[in-house]
Amino acid sequence: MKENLSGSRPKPPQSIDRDLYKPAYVQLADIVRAQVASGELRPGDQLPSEAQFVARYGLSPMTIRRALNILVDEGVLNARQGKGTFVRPINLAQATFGLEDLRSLFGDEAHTSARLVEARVRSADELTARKLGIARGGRVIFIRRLLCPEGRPAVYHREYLIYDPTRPIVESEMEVTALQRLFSGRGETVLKRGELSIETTLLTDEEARLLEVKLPASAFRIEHLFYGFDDQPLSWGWFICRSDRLRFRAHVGVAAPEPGTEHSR
Amino acid sequence: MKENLSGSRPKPPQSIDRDLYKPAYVQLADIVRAQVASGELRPGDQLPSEAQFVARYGLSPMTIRRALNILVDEGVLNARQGKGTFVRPINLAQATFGLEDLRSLFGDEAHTSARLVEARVRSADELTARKLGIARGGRVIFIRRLLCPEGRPAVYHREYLIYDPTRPIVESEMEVTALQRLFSGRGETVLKRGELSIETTLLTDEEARLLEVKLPASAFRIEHLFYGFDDQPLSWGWFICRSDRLRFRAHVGVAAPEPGTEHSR
DNA sequence: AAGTGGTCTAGACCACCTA
DNA sequence: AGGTGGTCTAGACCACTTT
Repeated sequence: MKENLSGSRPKPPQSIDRDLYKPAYVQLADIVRAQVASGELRPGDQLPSEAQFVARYGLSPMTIRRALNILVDEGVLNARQGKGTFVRPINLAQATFGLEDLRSLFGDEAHTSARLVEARVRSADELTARKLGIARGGRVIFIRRLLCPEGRPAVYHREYLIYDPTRPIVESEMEVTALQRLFSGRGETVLKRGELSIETTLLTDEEARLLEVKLPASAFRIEHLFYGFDDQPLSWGWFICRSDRLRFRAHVGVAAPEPGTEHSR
Repeated sequence: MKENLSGSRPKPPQSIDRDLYKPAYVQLADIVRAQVASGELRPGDQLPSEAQFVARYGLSPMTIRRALNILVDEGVLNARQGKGTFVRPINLAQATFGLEDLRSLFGDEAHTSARLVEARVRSADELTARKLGIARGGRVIFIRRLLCPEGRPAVYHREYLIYDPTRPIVESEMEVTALQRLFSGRGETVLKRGELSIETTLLTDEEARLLEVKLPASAFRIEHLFYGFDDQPLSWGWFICRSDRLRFRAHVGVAAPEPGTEHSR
């Protein structure tokens, strides 16, 4: 298997196509990335110097650097001033996991229904008060929702919002669309920043009933704490996610370049 | 509280210090990022055009663009050709979680001991064979380790390695240092790329015993599949991580700029 | 047409490393 | 001293959007 790559060709420099509307720096980054993916360049190998790249591809130094910088940002290369540019070994610590899966779970409003389990004003208990930076017993809006992509429950959301009559915007928070906006990035005007953390949890009786799971069962617990523009907490809560409907994925190293796949940037 | 910021000052342009050895583009990126963090610039706001930045800061267009590009990459800004550059609303989908915590759990060799629970050659069962792309019954090296930062068990690792007598390197895999190398990125020469996924799991009796946890208990299950330079699987396995020793964290939006903190890049 | 961001040039100068 | 990457310039030209 796999005899189409004769190991030691004299190196086909594979030049830049200036007509193609794909920026030269992207083309060059793709070329070098593919060389790493194919194994032509291996961890520890030193790349040609910028000057050599300039000569070989007929591009200006800035364009060369831009291409290589992309790969440095991606973690593929490692540039050290005065020494050279090298191929980085893979590193588990550089793996990053995103929330795309969670987004797709209820990002498309068409296939996801949501049930409001509860929404009322109550007074904050010890923990809630501490998280939101208010006095114990202060009034908060308590919301519980069940998110059901394709009709089957997958995520149970529990949230405490600062109750402030002068800020009527919070009412819109009760709608599920507020969550979808958070994921699609459209027009969030109240929240400046947020902190997220993922843990695992054993489902409680109620959670298992709502999520239609048999006990005992484990699940993700994604806690969130959102701050307003005054840097005061506005919202605290967590998502309980069935592990069989959600998974976090990441790659390390350069994945095989799929034919149809385009690189962004 | 918080009266030191009078809402509508005539804008202190806060210029670039050319003597400071901090690149101009970093300084400018920091300035704009701080404006977003402070709320001076809000989601949806349009930034000055590049030409205006050039005039205001006395930098060349390329330098301006470089600074703004950093913030675009960070997800802080949003540049659209022909329209302008805008402050992006926060977006949950852009949150990314890293493995730094896991790394620190056993990245520093000093405080982490490891116990080899088992290491032997056996024949692959159905699932293992499928994952590793070999025939069922093929020979694999089976390794089980217990990682104990500060003497207390936190992670249980179970791994299946292709057994290939022609490739004696795998023996070194049995040492715990092989794992630490994976995290520190030093000199991994066998593995080209890997795929990771995180799920939750209920601990089995044996896992609970090894990790010294009372049942029932939930935990993270981080599965890994590593490929060699021939793009064939080399190693498959998973980490079982006590949830109370490991947590995944992420931020969205621009976090408050801590005084001592330096931004990389 | 005028304004915006996007790409690219052909250098210059600097900081760092090795010899 | 000579090589390496890192920063920066002062423009040019292009593509897209709006008026």
